[in-house]
Amino acid sequence: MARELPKVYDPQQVESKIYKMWEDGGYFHAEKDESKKPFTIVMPPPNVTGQLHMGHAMDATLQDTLIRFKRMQGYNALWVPGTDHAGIATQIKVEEELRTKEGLSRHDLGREKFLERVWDWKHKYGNRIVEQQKKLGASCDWDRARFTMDEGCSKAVREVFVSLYEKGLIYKGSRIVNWCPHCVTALSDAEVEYVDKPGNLWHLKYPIVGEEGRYVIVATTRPETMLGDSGVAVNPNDERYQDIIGKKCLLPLMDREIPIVADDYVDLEFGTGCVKMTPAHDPNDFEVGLRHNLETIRVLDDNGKVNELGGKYCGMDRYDARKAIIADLDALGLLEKIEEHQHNVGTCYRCGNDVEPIVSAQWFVKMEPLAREAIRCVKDGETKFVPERFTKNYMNWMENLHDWCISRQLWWGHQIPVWYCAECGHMTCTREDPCACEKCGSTKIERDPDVLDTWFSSALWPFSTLGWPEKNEDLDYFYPTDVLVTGYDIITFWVSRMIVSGMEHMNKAPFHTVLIHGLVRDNQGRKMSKSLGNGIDPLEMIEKFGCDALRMNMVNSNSPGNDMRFYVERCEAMRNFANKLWNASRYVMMNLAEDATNELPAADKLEIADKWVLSKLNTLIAEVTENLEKYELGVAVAKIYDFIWDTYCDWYIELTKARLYSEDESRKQTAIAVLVYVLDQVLRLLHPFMPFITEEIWQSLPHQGDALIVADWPTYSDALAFKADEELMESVMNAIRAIRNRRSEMNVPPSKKAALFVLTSKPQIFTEGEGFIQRLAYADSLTLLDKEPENLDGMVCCTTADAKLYIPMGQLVDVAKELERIAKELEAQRKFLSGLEAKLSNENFVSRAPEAVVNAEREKAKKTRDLIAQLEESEAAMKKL
RNA sequence: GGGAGCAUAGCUCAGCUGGGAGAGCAUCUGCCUUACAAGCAGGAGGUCACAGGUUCGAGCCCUGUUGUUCCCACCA
Repeated sequence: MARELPKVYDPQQVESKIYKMWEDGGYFHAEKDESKKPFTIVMPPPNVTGQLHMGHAMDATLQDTLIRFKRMQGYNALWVPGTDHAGIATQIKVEEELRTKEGLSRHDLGREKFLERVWDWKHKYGNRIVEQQKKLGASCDWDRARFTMDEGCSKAVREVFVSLYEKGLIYKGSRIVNWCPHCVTALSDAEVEYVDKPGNLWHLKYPIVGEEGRYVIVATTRPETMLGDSGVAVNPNDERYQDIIGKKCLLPLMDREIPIVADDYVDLEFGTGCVKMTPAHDPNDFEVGLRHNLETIRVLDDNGKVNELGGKYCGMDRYDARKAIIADLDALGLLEKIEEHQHNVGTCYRCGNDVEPIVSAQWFVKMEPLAREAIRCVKDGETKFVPERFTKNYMNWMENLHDWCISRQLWWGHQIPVWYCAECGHMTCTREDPCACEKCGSTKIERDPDVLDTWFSSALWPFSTLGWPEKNEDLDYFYPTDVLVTGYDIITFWVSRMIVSGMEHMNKAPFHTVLIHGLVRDNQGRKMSKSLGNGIDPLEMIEKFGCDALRMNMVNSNSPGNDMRFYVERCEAMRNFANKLWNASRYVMMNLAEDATNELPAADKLEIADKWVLSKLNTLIAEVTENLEKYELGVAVAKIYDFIWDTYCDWYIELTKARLYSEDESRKQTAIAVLVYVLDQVLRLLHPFMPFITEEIWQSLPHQGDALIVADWPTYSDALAFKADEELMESVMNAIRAIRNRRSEMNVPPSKKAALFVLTSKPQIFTEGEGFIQRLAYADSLTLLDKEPENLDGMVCCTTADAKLYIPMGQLVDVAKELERIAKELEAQRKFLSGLEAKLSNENFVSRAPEAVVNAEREKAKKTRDLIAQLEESEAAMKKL
């Protein structure tokens, strides 16, 4: 009995139903099972209060595709999801809401109350991104969902901090850090983005003490820092300044005498060769200052305003101070000149404001000893990047690491587990909160108010999510994980630090493969961003075209590591593909018997078209599997797409129609059985990419097992490789194409049928294929000839390498035109043949090229010679008319 | 200043270990052929940036050039 499906595929109706079916079936959940090999992916945790964007869609699609593939292959596939507390990002959002709705700052509330608000916010919005990921079809084990600030993860953070502190790898120190005056916190090097901005180079004159009328001229891009100058440096080899080394100059506006020192750091060539030294506000100056005992005078406060050490400029914002200082210097005649100067300005990656280098007491992780193993494990190939070129990126970063500034002057995050003793000054750093100073026993201890960099906890993600530091079976079984999928933009932030932590705390790299993808850009190649308003909402695309279409768009025509532009039209094309598949399935189901199975019929029942499609499918299975193993998802899916649309729909389905509409029940059943079998197999191949539609169709087909999501991945079978039949079928197809081509050129509509006469060296394929040849070549009869027809008048002749096909077209035939066409074709074929022959008569080619290649060329040459012979015969016959 | 990517049809991009250049969209010509007009059949459109080299053979490997994008780097 025929089963009916709607004519157009409606993803809305299918997706939520199917997703629920999977969740209820528990297919996403993985438990330790020694009988299976684990395959684990940990999801890069999105910001807990974030909104789904195209980057997530890309990320999730790739991961889900891999997980589904492996699950079907029989692995115990585990995809661990979770969310990140995203320190600055989240705190800023809550502060903003607090300010706009209640006119309060976080300080008005106080730490405890404010944190309650953030938790409220987290509970309110934390689930949003999870729900959105479900819409992408993500087959995560939601039972294992983690949050970087949940109890377990916090415990991991504490353990890591304390153990690194005990090893001396975490220390507190006063150093120049990147400071964001807007976010009012220190940042790590990785959190600073350098932007090329036009600026000025101000040349300032500092009078030399005791040398009336003589000045040193220093150049600076940040004149306001001069308030904190404590010296001027020149190169020791600079002949111009030998006589003033050791002398002092008078710092204008501040009336402070500062020494002139000699230091190699100064470049003879640049500017005037004199550099003002501001140890509190420049990392280089800080170093020079240490060498020459220069005073460190910090003149900017945490908000970027001049502090009380800045004299009359106290209280002014850094940029206002800059203007005022320039004006004042100018008035004093101490402004030599202003040059325009392009330079790299560090900006905060969160808020975009200029970062201020400021000396400050912060916590650091000593990276050099930790980096060693992380470098080695990538160098030795224990962890591989795909594509490989990102290895260089990683190495470059790892080999030039500065210590990692991990303290943030925020409230939202893991508070640093260090207590200061008011009595003896000792720092207590322990796994359990202490009641007293571990050194002097005083109870007057106070906890460090700062929190840790968000990435400190993300760095532990691959094992903290599996229960570490507790010992447990899951950790042993699922760690190390297998593949990490992420964008190239966070290799430094995240990937490198996970590898470092994995090596340090687990003694094993957290994953063997890092699959890197690019950014999703808009259709003009620009980054999608809120400020540009050019972002495209993945949810909107899902609503419009279906999740499967969006996923296909992400994977198709894209190669690892490269950016892609997002085209709505492409989503539409993928939606069309879904509909194509849907309708092909409809066709199959309409012809399905009630008791149909998805078993292959007996081999002796298979006809040429069946063997052809099965053989093609067999090849497809082998190739797609290999591509997926090599993470070539785009290549894999393109092959499946072509197979479904071209091989299966445009050819195979059409080939079966003659049989399906015939009375021969046995041939009919064979065709249907093959149709079902191939569809079933190809649905499996496509499922990781388009999970919803494939599951929906599969459920309506005869099947074993409960769901496609856990069905077996197809495997290549020698028994289904029909090389010879494939070739025969190609012969027929060539004949059909030739006829279609000729008819089209002559503008004959399909409805106008004509007789077909065939003269061929392979008559068996035309008898075997008679049914479908007539159908596909618009013939109303097919007659095999044993010799050239007597009368060629009004005949069109289509020529292939092994057949000549005659179609009586009467008036439509123009002999002169036919001759011209044949001549043209002959010329092209002869040219092609002479190229082949030249190659084959080249001794070097024959002896050096692989045998298979030479044979293939010989075969081609033979076919071409055959074709030329056929064409010449036709030409001669035509000329007689 | 280092490092990397990209340059292929009008547009956006694939092209796996070198063996007669591909897709989607757009375009042109026919078709409502009982799965699908979100479709079918057919066509047009390419010195694979440029110059060398290796090879029997190069879009693919090597060198250089040009254009372009990105990452890293404390030149005031």
